[in-house]
Amino acid sequence: MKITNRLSWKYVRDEIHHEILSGRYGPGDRLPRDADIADQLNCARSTVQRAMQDLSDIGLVERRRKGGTRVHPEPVTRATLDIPITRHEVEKKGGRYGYQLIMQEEMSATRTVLAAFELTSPVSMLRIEALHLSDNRPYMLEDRWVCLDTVPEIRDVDLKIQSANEWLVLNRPYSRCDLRFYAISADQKMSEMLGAKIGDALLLIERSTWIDGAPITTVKTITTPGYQLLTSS
Amino acid sequence: MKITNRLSWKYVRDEIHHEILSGRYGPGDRLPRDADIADQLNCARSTVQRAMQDLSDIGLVERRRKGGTRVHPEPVTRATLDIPITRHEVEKKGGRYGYQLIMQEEMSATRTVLAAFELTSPVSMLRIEALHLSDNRPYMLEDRWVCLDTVPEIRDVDLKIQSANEWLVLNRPYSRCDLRFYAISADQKMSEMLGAKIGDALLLIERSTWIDGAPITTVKTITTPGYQLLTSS
DNA sequence: TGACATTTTAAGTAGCTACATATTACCGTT
DNA sequence: AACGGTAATATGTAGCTACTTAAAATGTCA
Repeated sequence: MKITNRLSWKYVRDEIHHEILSGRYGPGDRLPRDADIADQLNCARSTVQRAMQDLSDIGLVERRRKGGTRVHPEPVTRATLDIPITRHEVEKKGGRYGYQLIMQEEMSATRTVLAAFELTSPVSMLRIEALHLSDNRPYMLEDRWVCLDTVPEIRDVDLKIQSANEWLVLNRPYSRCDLRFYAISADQKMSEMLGAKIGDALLLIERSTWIDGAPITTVKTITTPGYQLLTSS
Repeated sequence: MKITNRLSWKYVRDEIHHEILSGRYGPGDRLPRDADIADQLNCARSTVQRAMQDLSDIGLVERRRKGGTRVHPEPVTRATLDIPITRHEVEKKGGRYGYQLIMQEEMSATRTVLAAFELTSPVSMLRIEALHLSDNRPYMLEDRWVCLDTVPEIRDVDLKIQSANEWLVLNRPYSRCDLRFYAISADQKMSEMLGAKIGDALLLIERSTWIDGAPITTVKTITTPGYQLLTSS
Protein backbone atom coordinates (compact mmCIF):
# COMPACT_ATOMS: atom_id res chain seq x y z
CA MET A 1 0.00 0.00 0.00
CA LYS A 2 1.67 3.13 -1.18
CA ILE A 3 0.77 6.24 0.71
CA THR A 4 0.49 9.08 -1.70
CA ASN A 5 2.80 11.90 -0.76
CA ARG A 6 1.48 13.98 -3.59
CA LEU A 7 -0.53 17.03 -2.65
CA SER A 8 -3.79 17.77 -4.26
CA TRP A 9 -4.15 21.35 -5.39
CA LYS A 10 -7.19 21.55 -3.16
CA TYR A 11 -5.03 20.80 -0.18
CA VAL A 12 -2.68 23.57 -1.20
CA ARG A 13 -5.66 25.89 -1.69
CA ASP A 14 -7.03 25.15 1.74
CA GLU A 15 -3.59 25.55 3.28
CA ILE A 16 -3.30 29.05 1.85
CA HIS A 17 -6.92 29.79 2.72
CA HIS A 18 -6.23 28.88 6.33
CA GLU A 19 -3.16 31.09 6.42
CA ILE A 20 -5.44 33.95 5.44
CA LEU A 21 -8.23 32.94 7.78
CA SER A 22 -5.77 32.70 10.64
CA GLY A 23 -4.98 36.37 10.23
CA ARG A 24 -1.39 35.74 9.12
CA TYR A 25 -2.25 37.72 6.01
CA GLY A 26 -4.87 40.47 6.13
CA PRO A 27 -6.76 42.33 3.41
CA GLY A 28 -4.32 43.94 0.99
CA ASP A 29 -1.30 41.96 2.18
CA ARG A 30 0.95 40.43 -0.39
CA LEU A 31 1.46 36.68 -0.39
CA PRO A 32 4.71 34.96 -1.30
CA ARG A 33 5.21 34.20 -4.95
CA ASP A 34 3.86 30.94 -6.28
CA ALA A 35 7.32 29.48 -6.72
CA ASP A 36 8.22 30.10 -3.07
CA ILE A 37 5.00 28.58 -1.80
CA ALA A 38 5.61 25.60 -4.06
CA ASP A 39 9.07 25.32 -2.59
CA GLN A 40 7.84 25.59 0.96
CA LEU A 41 5.08 23.04 0.48
CA ASN A 42 7.34 20.91 -1.68
CA CYS A 43 5.09 20.78 -4.70
CA ALA A 44 5.16 22.07 -8.26
CA ARG A 45 4.42 25.66 -9.15
CA SER A 46 1.58 24.50 -11.37
CA THR A 47 -0.15 23.03 -8.35
CA VAL A 48 0.09 26.34 -6.51
CA GLN A 49 -1.13 28.07 -9.67
CA ARG A 50 -4.24 25.95 -9.73
CA ALA A 51 -4.90 26.56 -6.05
CA MET A 52 -4.41 30.30 -6.43
CA GLN A 53 -6.65 30.42 -9.46
CA ASP A 54 -9.44 28.98 -7.38
CA LEU A 55 -8.90 31.40 -4.52
CA SER A 56 -8.97 34.16 -7.09
CA ASP A 57 -12.23 32.84 -8.53
CA ILE A 58 -13.99 32.96 -5.19
CA GLY A 59 -12.78 36.51 -4.71
CA LEU A 60 -10.45 35.88 -1.78
CA VAL A 61 -7.23 36.98 -3.45
CA GLU A 62 -6.28 39.20 -6.33
CA ARG A 63 -3.54 38.16 -8.72
CA ARG A 64 -1.61 40.34 -11.15
CA ARG A 65 1.30 39.57 -13.37
CA LYS A 66 4.45 40.85 -11.83
CA GLY A 67 2.38 42.40 -9.05
CA GLY A 68 2.08 39.08 -7.30
CA THR A 69 -0.82 37.81 -5.25
CA ARG A 70 -2.48 39.75 -2.50
CA VAL A 71 -5.45 39.21 -0.24
CA HIS A 72 -8.42 41.04 -1.73
CA PRO A 73 -8.46 44.48 -0.12
CA GLU A 74 -12.23 44.86 -0.40
CA PRO A 75 -13.59 41.49 0.52
CA VAL A 76 -16.90 40.65 -1.10
CA THR A 77 -19.39 37.97 -0.25
CA ARG A 78 -19.55 35.95 -3.42
CA ALA A 79 -22.43 33.56 -3.67
CA THR A 80 -23.62 31.18 -6.33
CA LEU A 81 -27.29 30.80 -7.07
CA ASP A 82 -28.81 27.94 -9.01
CA ILE A 83 -32.20 28.62 -10.53
CA PRO A 84 -33.64 25.38 -11.81
CA ILE A 85 -36.49 24.73 -14.19
CA THR A 86 -39.63 25.48 -12.22
CA ARG A 87 -41.03 21.97 -12.65
CA HIS A 88 -37.87 20.49 -11.17
CA GLU A 89 -37.99 22.97 -8.30
CA VAL A 90 -41.54 22.01 -7.42
CA GLU A 91 -40.89 18.30 -7.72
CA LYS A 92 -37.74 18.54 -5.64
CA LYS A 93 -39.79 20.08 -2.86
CA GLY A 94 -42.11 17.11 -3.07
CA GLY A 95 -44.97 18.88 -4.78
CA ARG A 96 -46.94 17.68 -7.77
CA TYR A 97 -46.23 20.06 -10.59
CA GLY A 98 -48.96 21.70 -12.60
CA TYR A 99 -49.03 24.38 -15.23
CA GLN A 100 -51.56 26.76 -16.71
CA LEU A 101 -51.19 29.02 -19.70
CA ILE A 102 -52.99 32.25 -18.98
CA MET A 103 -52.46 34.04 -22.23
CA GLN A 104 -50.22 34.21 -25.24
CA GLU A 105 -50.11 36.95 -27.82
CA GLU A 106 -47.79 38.27 -30.50
CA MET A 107 -47.06 41.93 -30.01
CA SER A 108 -44.40 44.56 -30.26
CA ALA A 109 -42.02 44.86 -27.30
CA THR A 110 -42.78 47.62 -24.83
CA ARG A 111 -40.16 50.17 -23.94
CA THR A 112 -39.51 48.39 -20.65
CA VAL A 113 -38.84 45.13 -22.42
CA LEU A 114 -36.56 46.78 -24.96
CA ALA A 115 -34.67 48.41 -22.12
CA ALA A 116 -34.12 45.05 -20.46
CA PHE A 117 -32.46 43.88 -23.66
CA GLU A 118 -30.54 47.10 -24.15
CA LEU A 119 -32.33 47.63 -27.46
CA THR A 120 -33.84 50.75 -28.99
CA SER A 121 -35.64 49.69 -32.16
CA PRO A 122 -38.98 47.88 -31.96
CA VAL A 123 -38.99 44.07 -32.05
CA SER A 124 -41.86 41.68 -32.40
CA MET A 125 -42.26 39.35 -29.52
CA LEU A 126 -44.43 36.66 -28.05
CA ARG A 127 -45.88 37.65 -24.73
CA ILE A 128 -46.77 34.81 -22.41
CA GLU A 129 -48.43 34.72 -19.04
CA ALA A 130 -48.45 31.46 -17.18
CA LEU A 131 -48.99 30.05 -13.74
CA HIS A 132 -46.94 27.25 -12.23
CA LEU A 133 -48.68 25.12 -9.62
CA SER A 134 -47.57 22.89 -6.81
CA ASP A 135 -50.17 20.38 -5.63
CA ASN A 136 -52.82 22.36 -7.49
CA ARG A 137 -51.99 25.51 -5.59
CA PRO A 138 -50.41 28.58 -7.17
CA TYR A 139 -46.65 28.56 -6.91
CA MET A 140 -45.23 31.02 -9.37
CA LEU A 141 -46.59 33.54 -11.83
CA GLU A 142 -44.53 34.25 -14.88
CA ASP A 143 -44.73 37.14 -17.30
CA ARG A 144 -42.54 36.39 -20.28
CA TRP A 145 -41.51 37.98 -23.54
CA VAL A 146 -39.80 35.86 -26.19
CA CYS A 147 -38.02 37.44 -29.14
CA LEU A 148 -39.55 36.03 -32.32
CA ASP A 149 -36.61 37.01 -34.48
CA THR A 150 -34.25 34.93 -32.38
CA VAL A 151 -36.63 32.10 -31.51
CA PRO A 152 -39.24 31.77 -34.28
CA GLU A 153 -39.77 28.08 -33.41
CA ILE A 154 -41.59 29.12 -30.26
CA ARG A 155 -44.66 29.70 -32.45
CA ASP A 156 -44.84 25.97 -33.13
CA VAL A 157 -44.71 24.97 -29.49
CA ASP A 158 -47.99 24.20 -27.77
CA LEU A 159 -47.59 26.33 -24.69
CA LYS A 160 -50.78 24.96 -23.18
CA ILE A 161 -48.96 21.66 -22.73
CA GLN A 162 -45.34 22.55 -22.22
CA SER A 163 -44.22 25.63 -20.33
CA ALA A 164 -42.13 28.17 -22.20
CA ASN A 165 -39.76 28.05 -19.26
CA GLU A 166 -38.94 24.42 -19.80
CA TRP A 167 -38.98 24.50 -23.59
CA LEU A 168 -36.62 27.43 -23.74
CA VAL A 169 -34.16 26.11 -21.19
CA LEU A 170 -34.02 22.75 -22.90
CA ASN A 171 -33.89 24.05 -26.45
CA ARG A 172 -32.38 27.48 -26.34
CA PRO A 173 -29.13 27.70 -24.43
CA TYR A 174 -27.94 31.22 -23.77
CA SER A 175 -24.57 32.85 -23.66
CA ARG A 176 -25.50 35.67 -21.32
CA CYS A 177 -27.97 35.89 -18.46
CA ASP A 178 -28.77 38.89 -16.32
CA LEU A 179 -30.65 38.53 -13.08
CA ARG A 180 -32.39 41.08 -10.94
CA PHE A 181 -34.11 40.64 -7.60
CA TYR A 182 -36.49 42.97 -5.88
CA ALA A 183 -39.66 43.13 -3.85
CA ILE A 184 -43.09 44.27 -4.97
CA SER A 185 -46.52 44.59 -3.43
CA ALA A 186 -49.20 42.31 -4.79
CA ASP A 187 -51.77 44.16 -6.87
CA GLN A 188 -55.30 43.02 -7.55
CA LYS A 189 -54.37 40.69 -10.41
CA MET A 190 -51.37 39.11 -8.71
CA SER A 191 -53.25 38.46 -5.53
CA GLU A 192 -55.98 36.69 -7.49
CA MET A 193 -53.53 34.60 -9.45
CA LEU A 194 -51.30 33.67 -6.56
CA GLY A 195 -53.90 33.44 -3.85
CA ALA A 196 -52.27 36.22 -1.91
CA LYS A 197 -53.72 39.29 -0.25
CA ILE A 198 -53.49 42.66 -1.96
CA GLY A 199 -50.40 44.44 -0.68
CA ASP A 200 -48.52 41.27 0.27
CA ALA A 201 -44.79 41.59 -0.26
CA LEU A 202 -43.61 39.30 -3.04
CA LEU A 203 -40.16 38.44 -4.31
CA LEU A 204 -39.73 39.21 -7.99
CA ILE A 205 -36.97 37.65 -10.03
CA GLU A 206 -36.30 39.13 -13.42
CA ARG A 207 -34.17 37.23 -15.86
CA SER A 208 -33.04 38.16 -19.36
CA THR A 209 -31.05 35.93 -21.67
CA TRP A 210 -29.15 36.42 -24.90
CA ILE A 211 -27.46 34.18 -27.40
CA ASP A 212 -24.36 35.77 -28.88
CA GLY A 213 -25.82 39.23 -28.42
CA ALA A 214 -29.28 38.38 -29.75
CA PRO A 215 -32.11 38.62 -27.21
CA ILE A 216 -33.92 35.40 -26.37
CA THR A 217 -36.31 36.05 -23.56
CA THR A 218 -36.98 38.22 -20.57
CA VAL A 219 -39.18 36.99 -17.78
CA LYS A 220 -40.49 38.24 -14.47
CA THR A 221 -41.35 35.51 -12.02
CA ILE A 222 -43.36 36.24 -8.94
CA THR A 223 -43.64 33.66 -6.22
CA THR A 224 -46.18 33.23 -3.47
CA PRO A 225 -45.74 35.14 -0.20
CA GLY A 226 -43.05 33.73 2.03
CA TYR A 227 -41.03 32.27 -0.82
CA GLN A 228 -37.32 32.26 -0.09
CA LEU A 229 -34.41 31.98 -2.44
CA LEU A 230 -31.34 30.24 -1.03
CA THR A 231 -27.75 29.93 -2.11
CA SER A 232 -26.77 26.55 -3.46
CA SER A 233 -23.59 25.53 -1.63
CA MET B 1 6.09 39.13 -35.78
CA LYS B 2 5.15 35.62 -34.83
CA ILE B 3 1.49 34.83 -34.86
CA THR B 4 0.67 32.58 -31.96
CA ASN B 5 -0.88 29.38 -33.18
CA ARG B 6 -1.36 28.22 -29.66
CA LEU B 7 -4.92 27.90 -28.47
CA SER B 8 -5.93 29.34 -25.20
CA TRP B 9 -8.05 27.00 -23.13
CA LYS B 10 -10.70 29.69 -23.17
CA TYR B 11 -10.85 29.45 -26.91
CA VAL B 12 -11.34 25.72 -26.64
CA ARG B 13 -14.00 26.26 -24.00
CA ASP B 14 -15.90 28.69 -26.18
CA GLU B 15 -15.56 26.37 -29.15
CA ILE B 16 -17.21 23.55 -27.24
CA HIS B 17 -19.74 25.94 -25.77
CA HIS B 18 -20.75 27.00 -29.25
CA GLU B 19 -21.12 23.43 -30.36
CA ILE B 20 -23.63 23.00 -27.58
CA LEU B 21 -25.32 26.32 -28.21
CA SER B 22 -25.66 25.48 -31.88
CA GLY B 23 -27.79 22.51 -30.95
CA ARG B 24 -25.25 19.98 -32.17
CA TYR B 25 -25.36 18.49 -28.69
CA GLY B 26 -28.53 18.72 -26.61
CA PRO B 27 -29.21 18.15 -22.92
CA GLY B 28 -28.06 14.69 -21.91
CA ASP B 29 -25.99 14.09 -25.03
CA ARG B 30 -22.54 12.71 -24.64
CA LEU B 31 -19.61 14.70 -25.96
CA PRO B 32 -16.49 13.16 -27.49
CA ARG B 33 -13.74 12.25 -25.08
CA ASP B 34 -11.22 14.91 -24.19
CA ALA B 35 -8.47 13.18 -26.12
CA ASP B 36 -10.50 13.18 -29.32
CA ILE B 37 -11.44 16.82 -28.99
CA ALA B 38 -7.79 17.60 -28.37
CA ASP B 39 -6.92 15.70 -31.50
CA GLN B 40 -9.56 17.43 -33.54
CA LEU B 41 -8.60 20.90 -32.36
CA ASN B 42 -4.95 19.99 -32.49
CA CYS B 43 -4.15 20.83 -28.90
CA ALA B 44 -3.14 18.96 -25.78
CA ARG B 45 -5.58 17.02 -23.68
CA SER B 46 -4.71 19.18 -20.68
CA THR B 47 -6.02 22.20 -22.53
CA VAL B 48 -9.32 20.47 -23.19
CA GLN B 49 -9.38 19.38 -19.57
CA ARG B 50 -9.11 22.95 -18.39
CA ALA B 51 -11.82 24.05 -20.79
CA MET B 52 -14.14 21.24 -19.73
CA GLN B 53 -13.51 21.93 -16.06
CA ASP B 54 -14.76 25.44 -16.58
CA LEU B 55 -17.86 24.34 -18.48
CA SER B 56 -18.51 21.93 -15.65
CA ASP B 57 -18.14 24.74 -13.09
CA ILE B 58 -20.78 26.86 -14.75
CA GLY B 59 -23.10 23.90 -14.81
CA LEU B 60 -23.26 23.43 -18.58
CA VAL B 61 -21.81 19.94 -18.70
CA GLU B 62 -21.44 17.02 -16.33
CA ARG B 63 -18.25 15.01 -16.20
CA ARG B 64 -17.69 11.57 -14.76
CA ARG B 65 -14.72 9.34 -14.83
CA LYS B 66 -15.09 6.72 -17.44
CA GLY B 67 -18.63 8.00 -18.00
CA GLY B 68 -17.34 10.79 -20.15
CA THR B 69 -18.72 14.27 -20.55
CA ARG B 70 -22.33 15.03 -21.29
CA VAL B 71 -24.42 18.15 -21.59
CA HIS B 72 -26.20 18.73 -18.30
CA PRO B 73 -29.60 17.04 -18.58
CA GLU B 74 -31.32 19.49 -16.24
CA PRO B 75 -29.90 22.85 -17.16
CA VAL B 76 -29.83 25.38 -14.36
CA THR B 77 -29.36 29.08 -14.47
CA ARG B 78 -26.24 29.57 -12.41
CA ALA B 79 -25.52 33.11 -11.35
CA THR B 80 -22.86 34.69 -9.23
CA LEU B 81 -23.70 37.46 -6.82
CA ASP B 82 -21.19 39.79 -5.24
CA ILE B 83 -22.30 41.45 -2.05
CA PRO B 84 -19.83 44.17 -1.14
CA ILE B 85 -19.29 45.99 2.11
CA THR B 86 -22.18 48.42 2.40
CA ARG B 87 -19.95 51.48 2.51
CA HIS B 88 -18.31 50.47 -0.73
CA GLU B 89 -21.69 49.83 -2.32
CA VAL B 90 -22.93 53.30 -1.41
CA GLU B 91 -19.75 55.01 -2.52
CA LYS B 92 -19.69 53.14 -5.79
CA LYS B 93 -23.16 54.46 -6.54
CA GLY B 94 -21.83 57.93 -5.93
CA GLY B 95 -23.43 58.49 -2.55
CA ARG B 96 -21.80 59.86 0.57
CA TYR B 97 -21.77 57.08 3.11
CA GLY B 98 -23.06 57.54 6.60
CA TYR B 99 -23.69 55.20 9.48
CA GLN B 100 -25.73 55.22 12.67
CA LEU B 101 -25.66 52.71 15.48
CA ILE B 102 -29.19 52.28 16.73
CA MET B 103 -28.59 49.88 19.55
CA GLN B 104 -26.20 47.25 20.82
CA GLU B 105 -26.86 44.78 23.59
CA GLU B 106 -25.47 41.51 24.89
CA MET B 107 -28.13 38.88 25.10
CA SER B 108 -28.86 35.22 24.59
CA ALA B 109 -29.65 34.08 21.07
CA THR B 110 -33.31 33.66 20.24
CA ARG B 111 -34.56 30.41 18.80
CA THR B 112 -34.71 31.94 15.34
CA VAL B 113 -31.08 32.94 15.52
CA LEU B 114 -30.02 29.55 16.81
CA ALA B 115 -31.93 27.94 13.97
CA ALA B 116 -30.08 30.07 11.42
CA PHE B 117 -26.84 28.66 12.80
CA GLU B 118 -28.17 25.12 13.05
CA LEU B 119 -27.57 25.18 16.81
CA THR B 120 -29.72 23.98 19.68
CA SER B 121 -28.03 25.06 22.89
CA PRO B 122 -28.17 28.71 24.00
CA VAL B 123 -25.29 31.01 23.06
CA SER B 124 -24.53 34.50 24.22
CA MET B 125 -24.48 37.03 21.47
CA LEU B 126 -24.15 40.68 20.72
CA ARG B 127 -27.23 42.09 19.06
CA ILE B 128 -26.70 45.13 16.90
CA GLU B 129 -29.10 47.37 15.06
CA ALA B 130 -27.67 49.91 12.69
CA LEU B 131 -28.66 52.13 9.81
CA HIS B 132 -26.54 52.76 6.75
CA LEU B 133 -27.04 56.07 5.00
CA SER B 134 -26.40 57.39 1.53
CA ASP B 135 -26.24 61.19 1.28
CA ASN B 136 -27.84 61.43 4.69
CA ARG B 137 -30.84 59.40 3.60
CA PRO B 138 -31.61 55.91 4.88
CA TYR B 139 -30.17 53.21 2.68
CA MET B 140 -30.11 49.97 4.57
CA LEU B 141 -31.25 48.74 7.94
CA GLU B 142 -29.32 45.91 9.51
CA ASP B 143 -30.28 43.63 12.35
CA ARG B 144 -27.25 41.64 13.37
CA TRP B 145 -26.26 38.98 15.88
CA VAL B 146 -22.61 38.27 16.55
CA CYS B 147 -21.48 35.17 18.40
CA LEU B 148 -19.41 36.27 21.39
CA ASP B 149 -17.77 32.89 21.84
CA THR B 150 -16.34 33.01 18.34
CA VAL B 151 -15.70 36.74 18.13
CA PRO B 152 -15.10 38.10 21.64
CA GLU B 153 -13.05 41.01 20.23
CA ILE B 154 -16.22 42.62 18.91
CA ARG B 155 -16.76 43.91 22.47
CA ASP B 156 -13.71 46.14 22.10
CA VAL B 157 -14.84 47.67 18.84
CA ASP B 158 -16.54 51.05 18.99
CA LEU B 159 -19.56 50.30 16.86
CA LYS B 160 -20.66 53.92 16.97
CA ILE B 161 -17.69 54.72 14.75
CA GLN B 162 -17.12 51.61 12.67
CA SER B 163 -19.93 49.44 11.39
CA ALA B 164 -19.97 45.82 12.46
CA ASN B 165 -20.45 44.96 8.80
CA GLU B 166 -17.13 46.43 7.83
CA TRP B 167 -15.21 45.37 10.91
CA LEU B 168 -16.31 41.77 10.57
CA VAL B 169 -15.66 41.48 6.87
CA LEU B 170 -12.20 42.95 7.25
CA ASN B 171 -11.23 41.07 10.39
CA ARG B 172 -13.20 37.87 10.43
CA PRO B 173 -13.00 35.85 7.25
CA TYR B 174 -15.48 33.02 7.04
CA SER B 175 -15.35 29.56 5.62
CA ARG B 176 -19.07 29.19 5.01
CA CYS B 177 -21.75 31.66 4.08
CA ASP B 178 -25.46 31.04 3.62
CA LEU B 179 -27.65 33.56 1.91
CA ARG B 180 -31.40 33.88 1.80
CA PHE B 181 -33.53 36.36 -0.11
CA TYR B 182 -37.15 37.19 0.41
CA ALA B 183 -39.67 40.00 0.51
CA ILE B 184 -41.37 41.52 3.52
CA SER B 185 -43.83 44.29 4.20
CA ALA B 186 -42.54 47.30 6.07
CA ASP B 187 -43.89 47.50 9.61
CA GLN B 188 -44.16 50.62 11.73
CA LYS B 189 -40.55 50.56 12.87
CA MET B 190 -39.01 49.75 9.50
CA SER B 191 -40.98 52.44 7.75
CA GLU B 192 -39.78 55.01 10.29
CA MET B 193 -36.18 53.93 9.98
CA LEU B 194 -36.09 53.65 6.22
CA GLY B 195 -38.42 56.47 5.37
CA ALA B 196 -40.82 54.08 3.71
CA LYS B 197 -44.56 53.75 3.98
CA ILE B 198 -46.08 51.05 6.15
CA GLY B 199 -46.78 48.04 3.97
CA ASP B 200 -44.16 48.85 1.36
CA ALA B 201 -42.56 45.74 -0.10
CA LEU B 202 -38.91 45.49 0.88
CA LEU B 203 -36.16 43.10 -0.15
CA LEU B 204 -34.63 41.29 2.77
CA ILE B 205 -31.24 39.62 2.54
CA GLU B 206 -30.29 37.25 5.31
CA ARG B 207 -26.69 36.17 5.64
CA SER B 208 -25.08 33.79 8.10
CA THR B 209 -21.38 33.05 8.31
CA TRP B 210 -19.25 30.43 10.02
CA ILE B 211 -15.58 29.85 10.51
CA ASP B 212 -14.69 26.17 10.52
CA GLY B 213 -18.11 25.27 11.85
CA ALA B 214 -18.23 27.96 14.55
CA PRO B 215 -20.91 30.61 14.05
CA ILE B 216 -19.71 34.15 13.44
CA THR B 217 -22.66 36.32 12.63
CA THR B 218 -26.13 36.33 11.17
CA VAL B 219 -27.61 39.49 9.77
CA LYS B 220 -30.81 40.63 8.15
CA THR B 221 -30.43 43.61 5.88
CA ILE B 222 -33.44 45.53 4.66
CA THR B 223 -33.07 48.08 1.92
CA THR B 224 -35.25 50.99 0.94
CA PRO B 225 -38.21 50.40 -1.41
CA GLY B 226 -37.23 49.86 -5.02
CA TYR B 227 -33.81 48.48 -4.20
CA GLN B 228 -32.65 45.93 -6.75
CA LEU B 229 -30.00 43.28 -6.47
CA LEU B 230 -28.18 42.48 -9.69
CA THR B 231 -25.89 39.71 -10.79
CA SER B 232 -22.29 40.65 -11.28
CA SER B 233 -22.18 39.59 -14.94
C1' DT C 1 13.07 66.48 -11.49
C1' DG C 2 10.16 64.48 -14.81
C1' DA C 3 9.37 61.92 -18.98
C1' DC C 4 10.46 57.93 -21.43
C1' DA C 5 12.71 53.60 -22.62
C1' DT C 6 14.53 49.21 -20.89
C1' DT C 7 14.95 45.42 -17.87
C1' DT C 8 13.21 42.32 -14.67
C1' DT C 9 9.81 39.81 -12.47
C1' DA C 10 5.82 36.95 -11.34
C1' DA C 11 1.84 35.18 -13.03
C1' DG C 12 -0.55 32.96 -17.27
C1' DT C 13 -0.67 29.52 -20.82
C1' DA C 14 0.47 25.27 -23.30
C1' DG C 15 2.39 20.95 -24.02
C1' DC C 16 4.23 16.60 -22.49
C1' DT C 17 4.45 12.43 -19.36
C1' DA C 18 2.99 9.57 -15.72
C1' DC C 19 0.02 7.82 -12.69
C1' DA C 20 -4.63 7.77 -9.86
C1' DT C 21 -9.36 6.75 -9.60
C1' DA C 22 -13.98 5.97 -10.50
C1' DT C 23 -17.03 3.60 -13.37
C1' DT C 24 -18.54 1.12 -17.03
C1' DA C 25 -18.22 -2.96 -19.79
C1' DC C 26 -17.22 -7.55 -20.29
C1' DC C 27 -16.86 -12.33 -19.28
C1' DG C 28 -17.07 -16.50 -16.83
C1' DT C 29 -19.41 -19.12 -13.37
C1' DT C 30 -23.27 -20.84 -11.10
C1' DA D 1 -30.59 -14.96 -15.85
C1' DA D 2 -28.25 -13.35 -11.80
C1' DC D 3 -23.97 -12.60 -9.67
C1' DG D 4 -19.28 -11.30 -9.10
C1' DG D 5 -14.73 -10.46 -10.35
C1' DT D 6 -11.63 -8.39 -13.84
C1' DA D 7 -10.29 -5.55 -17.53
C1' DA D 8 -10.83 -1.45 -20.06
C1' DT D 9 -11.41 3.40 -20.24
C1' DA D 10 -12.24 8.43 -19.61
C1' DT D 11 -11.49 11.86 -16.54
C1' DG D 12 -8.60 13.79 -12.51
C1' DT D 13 -4.25 15.10 -10.60
C1' DA D 14 0.73 16.12 -10.36
C1' DG D 15 5.05 17.31 -12.08
C1' DC D 16 8.14 19.16 -15.42
C1' DT D 17 9.66 22.44 -19.21
C1' DA D 18 9.20 26.29 -22.12
C1' DC D 19 7.48 30.32 -23.49
C1' DT D 20 4.24 34.58 -23.14
C1' DT D 21 2.64 38.69 -21.16
C1' DA D 22 1.50 42.42 -18.12
C1' DA D 23 3.28 45.49 -15.14
C1' DA D 24 6.44 47.03 -11.71
C1' DA D 25 11.09 48.62 -11.08
C1' DT D 26 14.94 50.67 -12.75
C1' DG D 27 17.82 53.41 -15.43
C1' DT D 28 18.73 57.23 -18.77
C1' DC D 29 18.59 61.57 -20.53
C1' DA D 30 16.87 66.16 -21.16
